[in-house]
Amino acid sequence: MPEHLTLQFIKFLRGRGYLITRQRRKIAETVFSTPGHFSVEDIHDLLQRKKVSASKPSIYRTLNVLIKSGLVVQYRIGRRFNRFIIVRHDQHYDHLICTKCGRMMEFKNGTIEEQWSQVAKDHEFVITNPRLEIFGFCKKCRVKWPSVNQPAISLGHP
Amino acid sequence: MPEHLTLQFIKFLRGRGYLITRQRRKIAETVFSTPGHFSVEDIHDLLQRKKVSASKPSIYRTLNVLIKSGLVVQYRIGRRFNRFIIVRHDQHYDHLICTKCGRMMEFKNGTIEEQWSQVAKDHEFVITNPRLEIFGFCKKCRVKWPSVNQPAISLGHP
DNA sequence: TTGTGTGCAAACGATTTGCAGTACC
DNA sequence: GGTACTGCAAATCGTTTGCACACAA
Repeated sequence: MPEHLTLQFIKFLRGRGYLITRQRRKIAETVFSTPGHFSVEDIHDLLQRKKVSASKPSIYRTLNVLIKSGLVVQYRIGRRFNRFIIVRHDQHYDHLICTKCGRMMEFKNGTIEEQWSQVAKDHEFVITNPRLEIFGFCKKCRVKWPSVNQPAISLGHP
Repeated sequence: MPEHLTLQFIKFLRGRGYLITRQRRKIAETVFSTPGHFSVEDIHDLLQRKKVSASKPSIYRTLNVLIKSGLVVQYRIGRRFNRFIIVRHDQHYDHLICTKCGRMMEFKNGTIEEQWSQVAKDHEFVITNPRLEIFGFCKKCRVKWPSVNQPAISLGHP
């Protein structure tokens, strides 16, 4: 399954005239074998643990290409909470994302999807990645943040 | 209306033991008389044009307090696209947000709201900022950016 | 008077870039 | 062989912080 996605990426590279380098292959393999979400730092650490060299700039550059390929999506939760996740083409899920601990929970809701498509159509708007993210505090983190009206984010986020 | 919000902010400051300084008042006045979304840079420029001194650190610090007060919400679209908007307490709207030009369009959809409340309830999740944001490309920008993949839809996005 | 807020300059940290060397095709 | 990619170091840029001074209460 991870190999499948790596191959899809290689195919994308080939199709767009990108070179298929050792680093790109290794970075993609690492990304696609990571469950859940990951950061640039995560990938860098995982590669080092595997004794594979790939510099941070290369990881950034490759992640950009991965995003262009549509296989990976980027999320920003607060200032220092930059995460990436793998897009699943077979069936996509929507997410509840905790802005405190970064936990993601999946769900699916057809009614919402129908509604948002209609709204976008009405406004001649192109939704780039049809995926719903609901930000807030998960079960574990809500205890510490009792005031529900507190906005999801603050300058100088925890 | 802007004065009304500034007063509400002053009241908040007083209630929480914050000092009511010239800068905080001026920054709040500027923020609340800005239609649509704005950046730290915008506020800084507007104040300079009015010959009012307020340093950037002060603007950042005051925006933090404004966010704490719940009168302003922060959005991040990409790395260098940090925007703030005023929360309207009377009636809230959802937004279509263009990730290219930053344009925001308002809409309202009761069905979606009912659905997401239910989803959150099912997962014991606290939505911090009940507001739906759909990211994508607006009418003007869709031509130039036909296939870029970005996180698209969020509820209470940071 | 007392302590919080301000402004400056410097620090910070994630991300980006210039450039010389490397490696893919 | 030629061009795109890598890695290093340095630059970037928005944001934060330390500190001396100013000012609201």
